[in-house]
Amino acid sequence: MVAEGPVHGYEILSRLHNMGREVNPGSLYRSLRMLEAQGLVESRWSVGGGPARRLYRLTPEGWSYLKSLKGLLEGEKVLLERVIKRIEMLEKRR
Amino acid sequence: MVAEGPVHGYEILSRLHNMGREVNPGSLYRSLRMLEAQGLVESRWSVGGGPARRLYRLTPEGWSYLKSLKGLLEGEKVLLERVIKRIEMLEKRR
DNA sequence: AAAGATATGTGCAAATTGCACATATATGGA
DNA sequence: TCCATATATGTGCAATTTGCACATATCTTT
Repeated sequence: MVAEGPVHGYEILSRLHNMGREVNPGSLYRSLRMLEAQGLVESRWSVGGGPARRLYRLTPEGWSYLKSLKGLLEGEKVLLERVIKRIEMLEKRR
Repeated sequence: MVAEGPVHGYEILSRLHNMGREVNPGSLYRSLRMLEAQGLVESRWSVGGGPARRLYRLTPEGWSYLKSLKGLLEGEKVLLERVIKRIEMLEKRR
């Protein structure tokens, strides 16, 4: 979501909520600050029209991390598929 | 692995090692005992020919849990695919 | 007899997570 | 005007989870 454009924590939270995924606010805000400390995202304050929001966007390092993350997720996907097939085999054989 | 037939912790550990996945022994042994406390697996001692091994197998409750787990993993797989596609879109658009 | 592989487990510190609360701004209604 | 509510970010602390180091025991090989 941060890669898609400037977003703030609360918006990420509500989007996740709309997707049926409940995330602990404290954990999310801390995660964003940790990503910032690692230099993967950067933030700026956006004031006016409600409480100030901290808008995040990806840094160049964040983009290269995202690329490596994609490879990692593809590996996980292959693993998941293997596990699912293994369960199917087991249920048939049982 | 427990569903595939009677196995003991150390064997699971070495199989995972051969698959390139390092798992902390203490964590694995504790996980197995926890699954047993939940009634999903059961164990018996196998003595003779080396140190005694605790052989695990699935209980009927374990089999129904495995079935529900399969559904859960399929959901995770769909989610993973969506995330991967989203990253691809972002990298093209960038 | 000693070393190493096999096998299971525990204690404790470190890391992570969840829950509850604190703070602040703007908006809408009584 | 005042109060409740939605928006928005964050912290402190307890509870949970994890990793690391060690303890224990058996059998095999040198």
